[in-house]
Amino acid sequence: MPVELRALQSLRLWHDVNLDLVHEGADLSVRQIAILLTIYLEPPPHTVRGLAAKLNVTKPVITRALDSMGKLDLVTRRRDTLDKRNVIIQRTVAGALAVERLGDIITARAKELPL
Amino acid sequence: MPVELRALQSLRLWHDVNLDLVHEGADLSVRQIAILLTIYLEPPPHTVRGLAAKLNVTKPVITRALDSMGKLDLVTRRRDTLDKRNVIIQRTVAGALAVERLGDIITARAKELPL
DNA sequence: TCAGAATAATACGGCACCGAAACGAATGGT
DNA sequence: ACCATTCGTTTCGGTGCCGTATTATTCTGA
Repeated sequence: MPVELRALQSLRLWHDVNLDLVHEGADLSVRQIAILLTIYLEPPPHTVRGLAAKLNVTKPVITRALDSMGKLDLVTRRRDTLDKRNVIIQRTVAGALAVERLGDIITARAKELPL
Repeated sequence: MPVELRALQSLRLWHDVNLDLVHEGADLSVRQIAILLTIYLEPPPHTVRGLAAKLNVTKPVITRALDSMGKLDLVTRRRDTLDKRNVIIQRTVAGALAVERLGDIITARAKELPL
């Protein structure tokens, strides 16, 4: 099952999924989505500093994104016990479900693509 | 060339492309991207009212998105000559290039996906 | 013709985010 | 024991988007 997406199919897929996201009022910014998926796809541990470097944004951006996503219970923070300056970002059940749901949306839209 | 994206591949693709978008500072919101792609993928003509209905958002959202995207020269507005209440949203060269570029990013990232 | 509907734009108050700078806590080197 | 460094957070001023309500313009139908 090779992944063969041509440009027009790619755009159609991007359009359809974004439309779905807008429809269900999932108002996460592009940055927040990038952060969320990094946390759930890349191997832990994740720190503020590491995420900032990975996304090439400033640390306050990460802190604020974690604040807002934390309110939505999509991620949690914990102090690193070995180096108490560090904060370890952890996954949550609700976050895992949300990510899984996004995967389902994309997969479903990809299936519907015209060949 | 069937499109077969499984959930994990979908998420990886979404993550990678969003990361690219963040990296190059293309700070369009999810709504704006949905609007832009609708304009460039769906058959014209496009009106404020039509886009608002399609995205299920209020009309001021469309007006403001057109304002900001107009500043970036991604779209243009023109009064409908037949019914002067209407505004026709038109594509621009810069907008077409931006959309094309997005398609390339997605396609490239899809190619890199682990099987 | 003219009252009402339809369309897009604007006004308003509120909220969230941004970048830069400053800050407090914790660490590590000497 | 110090002091520079690291790390995450907070503060500051500014910007942009949101939803609701209102406006100006244009069309339509009786």
